[in-house]
Parts: sequence; C-alpha cells; structure tokens
Amino acid sequence: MNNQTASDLSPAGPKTLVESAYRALRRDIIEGRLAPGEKLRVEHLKDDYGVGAGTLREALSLLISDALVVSQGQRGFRVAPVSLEDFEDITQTRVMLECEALRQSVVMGDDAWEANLVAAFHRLAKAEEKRIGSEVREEWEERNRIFHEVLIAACPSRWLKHFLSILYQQAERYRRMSLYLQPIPRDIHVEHEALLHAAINREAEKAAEILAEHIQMTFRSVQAIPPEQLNEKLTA
Amino acid sequence: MNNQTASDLSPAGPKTLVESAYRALRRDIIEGRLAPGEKLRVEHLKDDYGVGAGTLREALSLLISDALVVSQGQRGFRVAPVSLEDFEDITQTRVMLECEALRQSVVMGDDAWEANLVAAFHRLAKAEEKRIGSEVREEWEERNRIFHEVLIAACPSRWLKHFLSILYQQAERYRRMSLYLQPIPRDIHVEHEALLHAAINREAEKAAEILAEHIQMTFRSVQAIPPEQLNEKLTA
DNA sequence: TCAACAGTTTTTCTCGAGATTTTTAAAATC
DNA sequence: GATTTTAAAAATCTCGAGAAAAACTGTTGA
Repeated sequence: MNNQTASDLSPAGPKTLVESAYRALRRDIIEGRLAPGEKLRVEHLKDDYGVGAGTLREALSLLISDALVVSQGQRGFRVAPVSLEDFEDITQTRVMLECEALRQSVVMGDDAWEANLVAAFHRLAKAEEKRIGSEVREEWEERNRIFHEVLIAACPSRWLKHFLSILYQQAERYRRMSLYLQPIPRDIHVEHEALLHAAINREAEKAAEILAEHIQMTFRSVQAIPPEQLNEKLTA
Repeated sequence: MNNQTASDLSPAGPKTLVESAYRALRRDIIEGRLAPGEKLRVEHLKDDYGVGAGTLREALSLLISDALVVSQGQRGFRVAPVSLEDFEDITQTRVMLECEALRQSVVMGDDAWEANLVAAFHRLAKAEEKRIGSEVREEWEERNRIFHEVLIAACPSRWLKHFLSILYQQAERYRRMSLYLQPIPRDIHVEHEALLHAAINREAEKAAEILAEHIQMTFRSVQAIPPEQLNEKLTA
C-alpha cells in the first residue's frame, strides 16, 4: 500500500477515538444530517460525538481530505457547501476517470475478478428488489458502492482509484438529496445488468459508454428537480 | 470556492500555528529532509517545529490529504513511502488528467489567460538561464509550478485542477530526488517553449501531445538511474 | 542458537484549561 | 436613522499533563 488517505483509513474497525469521530461525522455529512455550509462548532460537537476538543479537531482535519469539510484559518470549520455546478463538475470528472479505470479493469481483470463482479451484482440485485424501505436503503447504498468498486478493481492505478473513491463519496451526498424527490423514473437494475454483461464479455468500450450514461443520468435527475425545491437543500 | 483541501488552504500567509507547521512539514517532506518511510514521532517533532503535540498532530492530519503522510491507528504517522511503481502511476495519471485539462484550457482561455501564460513563461525562462545555482533552484521550482498551473488555469473543472495539484506535489518530490543524478540531458526550455506556442496558437491536441511527452520524460529520467543509486533514495 | 516471555521504556492517544481572535450586542456619535 | 465605537460574549486555537498502547531489552527456557 503506497498512498493512503483518510477515506481508506484502516479498512478494519476504528481503533482510535479520532477515527470513530471521523466516521460518524462523515456519515452525518454525506447523509445530510449536517447541512451543507453549516458551521461546525467544536465546543458543541465534542459533546454530540463524545470526544475531547482536540480529538474532534483532528477528525475534522481528516475530513478535509475528502473535501467534505472546509476551513479558513482562525474562523473554524464548515460543512462543504454544495451547488449544481459542483455536482456537474463531479459528474464530468467522474465519468472521465471511472470510464478509463473501467476500460483498464475490463482488459486486465482475471477470473477471480469476474467472480467477484458477479457476486457483487447479485448482492446488489437482491437489495434492489426491496428498494422501497428506508432501512434497506443503507444496505442498497453499501452494495451499490461495492459494485462500482469491484467493476474497476482490476485497474492497476492506485491513484485513479483513490480519486474515484473521493468523487464517489461526493456524488453519494448529492444523490441522497435527490432520492426524496426523484422525478425521472430510472430502471437502475437494467443499467447495472448491462454494465455487468459488457464487462464480463470484455467489451471495454461498450462498458465505458454504458457507465458514462449511468453516471450522467444521476446528474440529470438532480438537474430536473425544480429549482425551488432544490434550494431548500442546496444552500451554497 | 467550492471544494478546498489542505494543499490550497488559505492562499495568503499562514494565520495559525497549525498551518505554518503544516507548511514547514510539507516542505521538508517534498524536499527530502524527512526521508520516505521515516517515522514521525510527535514528541520529537513538536520541539523541532516549535509547537505543541496536539497542534503537530493536526498538521500531520492535514498532510494526509496530500498523501505525503500515512498513518495507521495506534501506530503513529510516517512519511509516505516512495517507489518506482508509484511514480509511474503518478506520471500516467497526471498525463491523463493534465492533458485533458490543457485541452479544455486551450479551447476556453481568453486574452488575459494568454497574457498570464506569456508572463509565466518569461519568468520561468529567466530562471532557466541561471539554473545551476542551488538557491535559484527554489526559484525555478516555484516558477515551473506556476507555469504549469497557468497552462491549465482556463480549464473550468475545479476537481481536475484539485487532483492535479496533488499529483504535481507528488511528482515534485520524485523529481527532486532525481535532479542530483540526472543522467538524460533534457533541454527543458525547448519543451516549455513548444508548449507555450502550441497553447497560444490554440492547437489543443498538439499541446496535449507535447505535454504528455514532457511529463513522461521526467519519469524516464528517473527510471534510467541505475537501481543501486536509486535504492539509497527509494526506501519503499 | 533460537524462541518465548515479562518488565521497562518509549510513544501514541486523549482530555481539560488558558490565551487570542472573531463575533455579537449595545452605546455613542454624526 | 445610520454609521462608528466600545464592551461583552462566544468560539477558535494552543498547550501541557495523564491514561493506554506499542516497542524495546534483557532474561529464561528449550
């Protein structure tokens, strides 16, 4: 392991208080319990998360890696703001990087990779069947992330995968805001299935095209939300 | 400003002790005074940098954003290790991102961008003339960075530019190791000049090709160093 | 000679309190 | 009434000391 950042810090369970505070905060930001642009007052938050002030500051510093928190010297920390322009940028950049990673992965993946991919798809499909409930929602999110991860797992570039993990997190934050109001009906299952088959059949270019469409569709579904409803959420 | 990370934290002077410690540490890692893989003992370093333990820990946490420091829970911090494979990955990823950013920049840049580019090139050329000295070396590094920054300044993607600033820092670290031993004679000035002209003439594709070659050349010059000499530096 | 173990030392992690700076609110001046 | 000044309040930033974990050392036993 050569380059490591906060987002993939110790795959196992959290060993320190800093790390569990980091995870709890990250979750609360991505899932919107801490609103975009909101001020993060250390003195208040340390009680909420049950840690000391220094510990919480350290956790917030780690969240800067993920661009989920911003800070300006002597003026404390804030939840990173959101905007439609930012989400468009995230989407475009992600399309570029993830498609390239997928092409490489499809070319280089071995049998074990194929097996992992089929397994990940199966787990995701199971979660998609009962996608209405709110507690299965978390399960679906997790499995969707893993499916995308496994798709590009055979890509040899650590840096590409590192940047993608950051972009995925960012996109998840926007996606969660949109799911309440989802206007465009998408059969995500069909998209994932097409992606799986193109990958297994080693059709790199076709897989990349499907993936690009898949990622951009999520942006469009947010874009299509009437601005009035969005502004409640997007307080950039 | 939407997404901000440690690398571009407060463009002005350092306002807090955390930030000056962060900058001093970053400099010492990039310039090799803190060796790759070296353990970063907070109790020792706090004296060297004249800050408290908590403050130093926070600075180290920020350096994780830049992938210049790694940490494993309960086992402290280390300088990020280096390897030829890592540098190759950095190079490839950088070629991909920086060429795309340059294409967009060349297409979208206005007159002010052209003017900045010519100015940045001129300052760099001045520093290249007297490139032998060791104190002008720092000046050259700075101006080289700015030239590359201005080249892609007109690219509208904040995320692309953000990732590139990280990769540039990483590459600089490797480049500094190689300059002592530089075996392949390169006329860097000529490369920069060709880059400038292609950009000004709005030849996006040609500029991208020159840039790719330019970036890859640096990797090859490190690659060409005999492994024995390298291993003194690359202690991965 | 090597491996396992126990005690010691070092280091990391964590917290609470004090000094600066920013923010807020009220009073004073134009 | 609006702007500036002044004072109080809140928040950030910083440090040093104490608990928990890891690393080291010398010893014991096979």
